[in-house]
Amino acid sequence: MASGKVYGGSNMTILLQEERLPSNSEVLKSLWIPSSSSSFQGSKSMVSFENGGKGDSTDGSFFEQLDKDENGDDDYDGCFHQPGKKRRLSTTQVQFLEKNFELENKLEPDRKLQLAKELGLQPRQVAIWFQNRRARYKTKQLEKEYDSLKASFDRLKSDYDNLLKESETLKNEVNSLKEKLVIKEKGSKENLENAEPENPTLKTVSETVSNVVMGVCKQEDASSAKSDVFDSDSPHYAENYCSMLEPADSSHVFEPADHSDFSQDEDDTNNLMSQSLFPPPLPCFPKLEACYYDGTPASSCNFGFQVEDQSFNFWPY
DNA sequence: TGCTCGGGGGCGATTACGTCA
DNA sequence: TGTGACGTAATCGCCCCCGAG
Repeated sequence: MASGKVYGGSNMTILLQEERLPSNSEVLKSLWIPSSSSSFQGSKSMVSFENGGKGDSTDGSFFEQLDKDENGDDDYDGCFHQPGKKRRLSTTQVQFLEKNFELENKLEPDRKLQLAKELGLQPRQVAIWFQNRRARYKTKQLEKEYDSLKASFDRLKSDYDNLLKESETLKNEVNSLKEKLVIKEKGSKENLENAEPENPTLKTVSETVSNVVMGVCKQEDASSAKSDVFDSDSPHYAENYCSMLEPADSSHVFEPADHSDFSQDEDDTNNLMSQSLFPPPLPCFPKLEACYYDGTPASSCNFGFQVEDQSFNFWPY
């Protein structure tokens, strides 16, 4: 029990006080027993020792005379007139303890005894001072750590906010570019619908377009598909897709007049193929798209084409 | 060799007192 | 002169370590 450790100090306190006290009145005062306690424990007895120690210079501690000088005779006497009052350590004592604490914040038993002797204090008082000092040091360290962490947090939050703003700006930029691209591709698509492929390259492209259209057709209204998309004379169209449509509806598509229109637009169509159906690679855009528009899976528009054919898939949504 | 017990010390929480504005 | 805030000495309870038996 911790208080048991104090009993020894208290008993010794009484003995030491009895040794030094020259008068009956001082003996009575130093033997004061705290009324609030039923036993010799606590700071009251310790204080009595401390007061006695300061007045006694028999052990030759050089702090004793200093303490007496610092506190003054009035204070010194007052301590005996007010037994049980807790006394603060003198500035000199605290400075000495601080220096020792800087050297080593843990107290070896021998060192404790030596410090106690030099300061005219009880070893337990020295131990308690070191204990409290360690607690204060820890608190200070925690405060420093807290301040440091808070500063770090503030810096990171500031960086995060800046990145958020930058991200928003880039998002808007991507949206703007995307809208432009959609408009451009829409125009290209309309041109493609009016074009009639006559060379093998165009026919191949036309087949590809038909395949794309087929995929789209599965999801769209059949009538809109007939009127808007299924105007190609591709053999694959005739063989594979005519059965899906009503025969009468496709007859008007192959009128001679329309054919002439195709020939007229041939150059435009070739141009369209080179510009729109096979656009130059966009190294950044798909990446950004994957980052910011993940609502649509990257493969959602993949109709099973070769990689180069997937350039059609920029505007399916 | 493992176990128990008691002493000693550290630590966190708390109390009590001194000091100061 | 009273009072609240703050610093600090000291206490209490708990835990861990270590040596003796």
